[in-house]
Amino acid sequence: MGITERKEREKKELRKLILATAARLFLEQGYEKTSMRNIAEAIEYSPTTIYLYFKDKNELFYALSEEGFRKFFSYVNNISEELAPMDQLKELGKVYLQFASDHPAYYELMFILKEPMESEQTAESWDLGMKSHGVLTTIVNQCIKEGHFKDQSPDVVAFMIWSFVHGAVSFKICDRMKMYDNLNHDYLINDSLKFMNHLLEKN
Amino acid sequence: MGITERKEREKKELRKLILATAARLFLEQGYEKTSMRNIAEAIEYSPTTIYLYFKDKNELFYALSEEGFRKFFSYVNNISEELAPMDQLKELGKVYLQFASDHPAYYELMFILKEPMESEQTAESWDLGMKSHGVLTTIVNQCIKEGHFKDQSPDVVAFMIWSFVHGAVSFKICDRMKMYDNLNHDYLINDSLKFMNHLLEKN
DNA sequence: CTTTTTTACTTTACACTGTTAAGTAATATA
DNA sequence: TATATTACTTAACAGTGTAAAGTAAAAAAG
Repeated sequence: MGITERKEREKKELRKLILATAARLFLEQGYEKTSMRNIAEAIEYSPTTIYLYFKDKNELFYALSEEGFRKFFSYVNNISEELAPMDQLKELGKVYLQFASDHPAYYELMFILKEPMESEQTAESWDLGMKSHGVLTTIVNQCIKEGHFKDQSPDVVAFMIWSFVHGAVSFKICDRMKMYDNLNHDYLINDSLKFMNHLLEKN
Repeated sequence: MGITERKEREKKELRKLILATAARLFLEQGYEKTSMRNIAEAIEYSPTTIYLYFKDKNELFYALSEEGFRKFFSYVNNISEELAPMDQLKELGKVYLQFASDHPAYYELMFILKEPMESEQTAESWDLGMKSHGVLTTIVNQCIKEGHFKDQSPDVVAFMIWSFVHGAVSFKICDRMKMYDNLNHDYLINDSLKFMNHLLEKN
């Protein structure tokens, strides 16, 4: 039965088209300012068609967030385990900034936007988020085993590092770096990561 | 002319009432989910009356953000200059977390929400923001003069510290700390600040 | 005092939003 | 050929921010 298969393929493609278009519009104008009608117009379908593929606007958000977490995990998860723990940690910081720089819209959906978060995340997002964070805590634990971060709880160390990179990235994404008008923002972020690495290395 | 004075007083009071009610509702339900009609209903005036006092919803946002920056500066600006620079820095971190904990809604308006930021901030907000940040850079510079943070640019050091506290606070406000389910979130934040202080002290 | 103007507010209205329910045309099944 | 399903659209509802027009009371002007 090739016809039903083709139809299913077409349905999947429309779903993907909706998702891709939503992602693009969310990136360009933000979540709140993108309306279902905007998305519908862009894909040349009626607004309510989207509701045949996604329960509501929130579910679009969650689907995209999940896609983001998948991408994120693929960034975080291919750090070579052959590196020394501290080098892995450095690499993780670099990769985190890289992800945020490559996919600011996804980053915003995943870690900043608060609006549609009233209901809980999808199971898969949660799982991927936990696994990504697991990579950080594993590396931190290895660093501790090697004598770093003496007398510190791994959770505290991990949270501190994560807070820093998240804060730096958030400032940029939320457009709150105008204070550093004359400075190149990307250099500032990279140099602050270097400084952080420098602090961590000596401990 | 006592009557015109009373009227002016009453106008100012209504303005304040609008602002206070908006602040309360933004805190309770968030900026986007609070409608002008909600605010109007709460103060028992017609929705359009608000527009006689504020140009639009954005201006309400900016007025509140400005109020936030005033509060914020009062937190940041009464750090004793008699303390050693590194102790001032510690105090600043503490005070930053305290502000975010005392006024999460203001914090969100000031540093996280992106939505109504298309037009520029008010001059006063900007000025207070710069002055607050000036406090940080001044302290960092003093630390450097005392031999800390060798070979580091004060901007980079300041940005790194600010990124960290902002990141920690953002996670909490944006409700992204579910990963640390079993841990007390406030302790985690405080301990991570202690760890940061520990790292900075040794440098 | 009476008439005009100003003040402070309300009512109405418009174009938008997310979303549900009902309708429709093409296709697949009986 | 008749019925049922699929995939979509149209119409509609209650909500949004906000501009324009209307109104009743107070103030100013004559």
